[in-house]
Amino acid sequence: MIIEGELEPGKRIYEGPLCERLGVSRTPLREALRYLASEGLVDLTPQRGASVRQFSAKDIQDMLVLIRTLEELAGRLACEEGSDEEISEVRQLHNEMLVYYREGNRLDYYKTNQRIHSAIVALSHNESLIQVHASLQSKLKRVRFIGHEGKEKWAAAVAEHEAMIRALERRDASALVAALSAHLEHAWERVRDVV
Amino acid sequence: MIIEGELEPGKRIYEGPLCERLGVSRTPLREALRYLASEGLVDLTPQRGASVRQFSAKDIQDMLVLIRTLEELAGRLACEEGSDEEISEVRQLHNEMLVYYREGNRLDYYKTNQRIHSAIVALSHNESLIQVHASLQSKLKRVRFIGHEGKEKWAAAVAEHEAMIRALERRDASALVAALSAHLEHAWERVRDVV
DNA sequence: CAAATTCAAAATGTATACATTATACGTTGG
DNA sequence: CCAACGTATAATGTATACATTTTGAATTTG
Repeated sequence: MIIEGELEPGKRIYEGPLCERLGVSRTPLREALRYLASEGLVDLTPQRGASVRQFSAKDIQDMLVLIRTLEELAGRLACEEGSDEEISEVRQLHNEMLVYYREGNRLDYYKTNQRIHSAIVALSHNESLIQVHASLQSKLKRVRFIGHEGKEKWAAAVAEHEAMIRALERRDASALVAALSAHLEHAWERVRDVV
Repeated sequence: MIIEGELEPGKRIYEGPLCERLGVSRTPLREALRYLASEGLVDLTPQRGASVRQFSAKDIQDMLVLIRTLEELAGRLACEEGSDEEISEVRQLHNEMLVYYREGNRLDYYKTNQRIHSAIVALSHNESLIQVHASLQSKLKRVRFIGHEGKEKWAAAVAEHEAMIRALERRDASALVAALSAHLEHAWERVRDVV
């Protein structure tokens, strides 16, 4: 609900109404809120309860800087650790994404895009890295989903992805890192205006 | 209690006894457990409750690889973003640590050591980076605390720290990154045997 | 004798009740 | 008329009670 914008950033999360909405009692809801607080999606203030975490432009930029570094590391590891089979699965996701691109299906394109990045990170076989990346990605989901790209930027993003996949298939770590790095550099330009 | 080893890795965490021990009811304890689960310190299995997360040697190594990359990023940012005052505070912590080293006070040495690394990361002024680093560091606390170094390795670690601080004071990013990187490379050698 | 089964004890998952604290509105005093 | 206060309402924080599931051991069965 936070990611999809149903709960607005900065707004308080009242337990009572949300319990009714979800059909559960306060106990499991509160446990979930504590979990989300640790994930960084909600703020907890003593005696005032939970509110939807609000990210400033600097927060977003900082997260993108961090996720870029994480994906660079993941890219290097992926070239070493990823199996041929795993790499071909990434290629398959990429082909799937191209279909959505040609159809102009932005939602499924976006979802597949995220899955590709997660899949590349998964190739690192570094569980901590995978977890931290997933946590960051979920926080960025909302803003990146809102950030709508123009036609030419979209085409550029697809080209960057193509370069990524090819570098991965050649297991060319420096090319992959460069492609990932450029891609996430541009990600900031794409969301800069909406935050 | 997890970090200090009072709760053994892999062992289940029974709510009842722990509630008595802490003097609280199950509700707030369970909320805390959900929080710790998100932090990665405990595992939650449906219908079986919580258990202390157990890290394999590969888990530890992967975390050290990740924390090394994070500190490298932090080091670069620290040289750009850190104020002179903040840097001098790090120097002060370093001097404090040297006293503990000369006294042979391992516990306080170790604590100050951690504070220095956190302080350098804080100089990045990147809140996400600070949080992720802190979370990882807390998971590694237990193993790194157990990892007891020999006299010569200890001396080497102190020398590495000295290099770090000097590079930071010169705002020499590449020197700082190299020093941090070497330091964390050796960290694995120091804990390798105990995991 | 081993394996499967049954049943009681105890654990987790959820709901509800109560205490405490914050909040908002109406009232009173300057 | 505005500000400050007090009270009522509603929120959060915690404890407890109840339902369901797991667990372990004794018993039964092949």
